[in-house]
Amino acid sequence: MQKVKKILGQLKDNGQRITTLRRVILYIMEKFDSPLSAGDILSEIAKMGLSANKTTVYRELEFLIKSEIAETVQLRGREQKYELAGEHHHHLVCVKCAEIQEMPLAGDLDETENKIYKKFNFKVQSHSLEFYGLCAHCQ
Amino acid sequence: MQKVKKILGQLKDNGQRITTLRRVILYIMEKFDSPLSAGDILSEIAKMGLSANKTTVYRELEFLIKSEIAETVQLRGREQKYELAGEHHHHLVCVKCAEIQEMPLAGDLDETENKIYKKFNFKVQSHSLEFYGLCAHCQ
DNA sequence: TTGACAAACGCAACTGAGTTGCGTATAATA
DNA sequence: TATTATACGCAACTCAGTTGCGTTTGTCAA
Repeated sequence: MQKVKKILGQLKDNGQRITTLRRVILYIMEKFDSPLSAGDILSEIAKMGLSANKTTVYRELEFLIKSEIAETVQLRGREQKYELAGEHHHHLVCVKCAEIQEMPLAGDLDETENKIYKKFNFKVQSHSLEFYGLCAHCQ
Repeated sequence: MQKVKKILGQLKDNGQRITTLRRVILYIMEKFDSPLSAGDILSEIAKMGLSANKTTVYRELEFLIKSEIAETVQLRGREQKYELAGEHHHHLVCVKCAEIQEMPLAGDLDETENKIYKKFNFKVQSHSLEFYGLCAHCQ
């Protein structure tokens, strides 16, 4: 809850509203600490005995991204996933049980991005790196 | 057309049918040499004065993937993209004009994958690495 | 060359994630 | 506690991709 508290403080300072749903979604995102889809969030809300409309959840996620509190994660499959913003990291996605682990770093991509600029004259702004395979349990 | 010819030979050897649409889709994929969506392929077919049903295109793409002739590419956005299988590479995606360039390598990810196995006991099978930014024209 | 048959195809209807418009409810402030 | 911008719910929609089913066609053997 440390992260959520800080975020709520920030929101208050910026004159943004703290609604029940906003609080709950942030709580869920911190609790799981893993990329969640809008559907995942909706079912977590339901599990908590609360209710919310999917439109509202999508709009809340949009708000959190615009406020740079959350980020989108593009994994295989049709669903967009979302996680709280923080240290840049990558994901280890188990192809069997679908569990997702975070991984802090993957070699020196900054250097690679420099090379890309020199060689292709392409100015990298961001990248997406995900690893797919078998987690410890599923091997 | 060299690649397509080879693929058609392989298909014939495996006792697979060579239909008009199969030929045309392979031709389009080789011509563009860049990840295309099912929609892209459908409009290219239309531009050629031919017609095809989207179901058939999706089923053909499924067939090509199962036969390891094509591969899916997961980029930002809702559409799945497809390209002919070949040397492993990554993509440089321009966020302004949406142009996609191929890039052969990005440092030594094999080494990173070894590290991941040692540190996380996660057995990497594949990865996805895409760079987003501004291409030479759009800077 | 033709007939048989599995593979490929088209159509229509569906699914499911995400979006839009609009009227209502509510958190923050005065 | 009255005001008002922001958040919310509902219903209807969009759009990529899928399913079921009946028809067509490429291939091969006769």
